[in-house]
Amino acid sequence: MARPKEYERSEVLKKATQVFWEKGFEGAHLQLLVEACQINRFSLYKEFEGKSGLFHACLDMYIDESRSFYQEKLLASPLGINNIKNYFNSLSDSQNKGCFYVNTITDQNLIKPATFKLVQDFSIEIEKMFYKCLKWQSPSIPKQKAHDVAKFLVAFDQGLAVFQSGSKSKNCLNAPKKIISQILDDLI
Amino acid sequence: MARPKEYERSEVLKKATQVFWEKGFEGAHLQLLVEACQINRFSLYKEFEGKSGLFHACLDMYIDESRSFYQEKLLASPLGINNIKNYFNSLSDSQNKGCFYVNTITDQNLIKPATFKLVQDFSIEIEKMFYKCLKWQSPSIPKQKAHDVAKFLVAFDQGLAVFQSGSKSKNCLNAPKKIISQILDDLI
DNA sequence: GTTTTTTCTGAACGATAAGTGAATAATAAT
DNA sequence: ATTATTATTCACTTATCGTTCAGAAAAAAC
Repeated sequence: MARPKEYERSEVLKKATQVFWEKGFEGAHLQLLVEACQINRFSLYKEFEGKSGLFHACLDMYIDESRSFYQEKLLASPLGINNIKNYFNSLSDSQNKGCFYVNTITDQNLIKPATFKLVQDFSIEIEKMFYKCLKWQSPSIPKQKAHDVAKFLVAFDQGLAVFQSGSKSKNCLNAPKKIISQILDDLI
Repeated sequence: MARPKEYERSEVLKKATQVFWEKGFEGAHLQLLVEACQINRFSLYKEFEGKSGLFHACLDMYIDESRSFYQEKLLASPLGINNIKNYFNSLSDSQNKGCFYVNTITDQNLIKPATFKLVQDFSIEIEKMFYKCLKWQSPSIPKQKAHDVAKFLVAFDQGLAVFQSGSKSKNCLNAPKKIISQILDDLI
């Protein structure tokens, strides 16, 4: 009964995410977004309720996809430290662009609190996955110790994203990946 | 012979840095900067040649101060791993605001290449300080290994800044600090 | 083909962005 | 006190920001 949409929501989100990822929240001007998404301003507003809403939707989708990746690596059977090693080894540094969810942490003062909460909660999810692997590997490990190591790994994981993004060289992740692998062997 | 300035350059830089630190390059609107610095727009332009110039000057000063801190901790005599432990232990998480130079990495697409180069070069400086400590501690360590560990530590260091900034809790650095200390004991 | 419903188009909105210029004010040298 | 020099004031420009609206266009229902 009505005119069909000429855009696909998930496609728009994908393309908008690239812009936000590259430019940050403030740097992603509406003009850029409209051009990149091949959607007109008005439709963008109807669909996402403005720039903040679009950003929130992009981050939400990105985190969903990212969560799947973390789960695939870290929650694979059997659990254990090997999963953690596999996760870090699977990180690619072909493009030095970092990670959208990590970048968003530095944008926290520019976005809606509810949007920032997405990344805070996601960080905690990742921490719990690390914890599971550690606790499975050595059930006798004190809980406190496992929590501390899990937090350490989250910090390191976020560091990799920034380090990659700031590095001049391709393959910049090789060195830290090698070291964390060795550390994990010795840690427990 | 001329009217004296009513502002002090270093004071303006200090205050502007706070705004850039909090809001990022695009988020730090000129109006905010003018108000925070208690300097008028025109003088700001004469002194710093616009927003980009001001940002560059802020980052330059921040890195200078930051370098002093790193040097004080990491290049203290005698060198060695204890210096690295001391450095990480000296990090405070009283305010969850991260690190200006690390934040700037995620702003790389918004700023002048020459400005971004400041942070890239600084990262390498820090890496070299870590390397010195490692090589001093165990001269027999293969160079490649020491370089890899140094890169690992830089990534972790940058990760701490982001992790702190994204964390909900005060004292969020305690856990990763404890673990890195233990790791450094076992590493070499 | 007419009606109904929704999307798309293009221009416009007010607000504010970064950057500038002409007049004024304040100091030091003479 | 006069002059030369530089800083400050503040309104202004030009451009662009995010946002919105009225009208044209496109499909489905009848």
